[in-house]
Amino acid sequence: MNTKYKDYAQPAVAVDLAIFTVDNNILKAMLIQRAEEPFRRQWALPGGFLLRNESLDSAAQRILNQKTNVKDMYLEQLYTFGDPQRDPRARVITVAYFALIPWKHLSQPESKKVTDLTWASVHALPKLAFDHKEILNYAVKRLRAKASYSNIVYGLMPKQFRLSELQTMYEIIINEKLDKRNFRKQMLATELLEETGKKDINGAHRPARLYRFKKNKIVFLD
Amino acid sequence: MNTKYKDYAQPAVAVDLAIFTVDNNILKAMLIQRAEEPFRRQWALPGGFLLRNESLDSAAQRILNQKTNVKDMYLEQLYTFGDPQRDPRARVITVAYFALIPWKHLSQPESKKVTDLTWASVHALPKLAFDHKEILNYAVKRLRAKASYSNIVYGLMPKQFRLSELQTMYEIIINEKLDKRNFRKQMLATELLEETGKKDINGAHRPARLYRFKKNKIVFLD
DNA sequence: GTACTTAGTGTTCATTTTACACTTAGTATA
DNA sequence: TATACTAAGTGTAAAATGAACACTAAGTAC
Repeated sequence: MNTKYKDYAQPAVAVDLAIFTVDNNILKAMLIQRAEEPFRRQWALPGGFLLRNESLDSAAQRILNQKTNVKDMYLEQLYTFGDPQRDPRARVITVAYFALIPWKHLSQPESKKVTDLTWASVHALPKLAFDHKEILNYAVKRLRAKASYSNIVYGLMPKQFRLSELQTMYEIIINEKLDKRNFRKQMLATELLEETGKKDINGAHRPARLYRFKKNKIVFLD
Repeated sequence: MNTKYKDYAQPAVAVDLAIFTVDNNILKAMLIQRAEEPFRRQWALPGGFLLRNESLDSAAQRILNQKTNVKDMYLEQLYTFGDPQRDPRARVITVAYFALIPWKHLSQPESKKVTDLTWASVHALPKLAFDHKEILNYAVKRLRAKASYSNIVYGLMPKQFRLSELQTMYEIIINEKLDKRNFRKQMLATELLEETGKKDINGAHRPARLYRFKKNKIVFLD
């Protein structure tokens, strides 16, 4: 190592999260209003700096726990953004993660108290701080892609659900209408679901069987 | 930012590369023998530290240029590894990339001079420094996956090639035999190839048409 | 009890994928 | 120069998959 040390970047390392949920049939991402400069009062992805003796995954999990009270959500590393100019203060590289949370699992009262946290439709995002719009768009792309070759949407579903709710979830993510009969055939053929035995008696119509995922784990379909 | 600054990690940021080629029908990765501690004289992935004012992509490209004389090779970010214990010296997080190089494009004379560089079969790897075996295995996995839903193998092919050579390349990457007629039908149906008009007259048999990729760019198949 | 709503179910047709074997065009050599 | 050898190049039928499509079932509301 005979390169001059001064040539090495001494970046801070941040972890930023694209946390998704589906509320009211709209795919939304969690945004935090910044309290400090730079980008004071602008919306940004939840994030923070990596701590000593903390792995990247742990940092992502820690930030997630700070903002939600949900356990066992889907979380995966997305991409690392390291443009030298991405933070006006100093050199910061950020390891982006994306997470999925079922809307029902979020404690609504808590998120109502805070005004610096919002869930914004990914189709109508405000101006975002840093390169966070790029990160978020990349996360949406990844989510869409994975929805089409895995069961990743389990991360957005409540513990039990009607098949029609699952279909709607898929339609929201991949952004196209699906055929009811084909969808049911295909989903049941994956063997990833099981009936809970319970029925959802809600509304003036035939009750629906409730299903759950056998395993809360991503599975790739062939 | 009222967290104590001492709590923040001040990691060095490295960029490590899994550089693949196929030589003698074997998928190989470039390894460098370390000259210094830690892991002195052990094999490791080529890599280096991120410089000031250098993006992650640029750093990867720079390291690639140091080790090869090839331009325009396929390069993509793979994953970021940040276990606090992954480097015994200090906290180092590494952004891993993977690259593809056609064997023919490598300048053989140069790589013969150096003894601290080798191309090792990914099926018979020596002990590797740090967590580089994990990184390399992850890269192989990614390459396999992408080969099945994109034209990524273009990055391993010479400028022009016989269809049978392309088929062999696919077989090496995805590690299974393919049907000649079906393979040809499917490849030509993608419209990603074009005939060069030339023929490969080599060997005691019918000459083969030579093809090339219309674009040196990854394309995802449906 | 009639209207309304969503749940739940099969079949046909089109498309895609798979399996499979012989002819072609050159070189080597007897 | 005829024969053997090698890899190149080609089509079809069967099977599996995917896409399109409409009615009955089981509850609630009025």
